[in-house]
Amino acid sequence: MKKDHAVAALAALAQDSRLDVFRLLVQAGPDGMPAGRVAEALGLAPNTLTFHFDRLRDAGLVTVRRDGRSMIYAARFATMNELLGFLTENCCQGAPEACGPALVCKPARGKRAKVSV
Amino acid sequence: MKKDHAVAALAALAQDSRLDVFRLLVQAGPDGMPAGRVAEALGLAPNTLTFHFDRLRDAGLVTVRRDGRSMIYAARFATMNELLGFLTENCCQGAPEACGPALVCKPARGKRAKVSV
DNA sequence: ATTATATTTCAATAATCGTTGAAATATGAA
DNA sequence: TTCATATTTCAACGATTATTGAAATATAAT
Repeated sequence: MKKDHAVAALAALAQDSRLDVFRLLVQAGPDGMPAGRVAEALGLAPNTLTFHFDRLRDAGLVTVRRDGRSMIYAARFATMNELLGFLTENCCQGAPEACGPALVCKPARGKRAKVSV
Repeated sequence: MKKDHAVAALAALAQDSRLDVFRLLVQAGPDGMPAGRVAEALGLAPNTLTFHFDRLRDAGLVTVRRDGRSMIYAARFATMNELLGFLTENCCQGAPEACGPALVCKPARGKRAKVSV
């Protein structure tokens, strides 16, 4: 994942309503759910919701497909995983164990940086 | 982690310079590095950098301590892990394996939701 | 005490963002 | 075709945000 994409994804998630929407879709799973049910679950106006879906979609965090007159939105788990990986990439100079009791910390890709003594 | 805190942390990371700063600190590890070296590494004006550090600090993503006339900033790995956990919490109705080939997906805490057939 | 270094504070400005309301589009039902 | 449902588009407004420049503070060196 490139940095620009990561910033876009983080910006998409960094908003009250959108974080709610995304987490709801994460919990809904790969089949997603119709826009209307999201609006109802979160108490959002339909046009406001469209605005937020657009941001999430531009960031590659959700997909849409049409089903009848409903639009079904679903979380893109692959993008989320890339984002999490990007944040923890090459942590602690490639030595995750040096990051303390941190649970998620992705080592460097390919080369592993030297650990200073 | 509460939702407000998650939004704050995501907003703190959702900016070009700040994402650079945070990742640099993640890579630097628990000992952190002085503000001056961050400024130099990323080509940021010192006052701009202070502004960004404040945001990261308010979000609990970094800590500061003084060493002589330098301020040493370090990533807070615990907060980052809480954030990652928050995003993936209760994914796919508590059945992470249903999320497809997703690598990071945290099951529900306590109760596990029923999986519809 | 004076000077240099490291960083922060403050005010101002330009740019971006979220919500709203009204109207448009697309699909399905009668 | 006409009506109802589901969602999107567009323009406008107020609020928030990032960057800048100049000045202030804190520590260290002479």
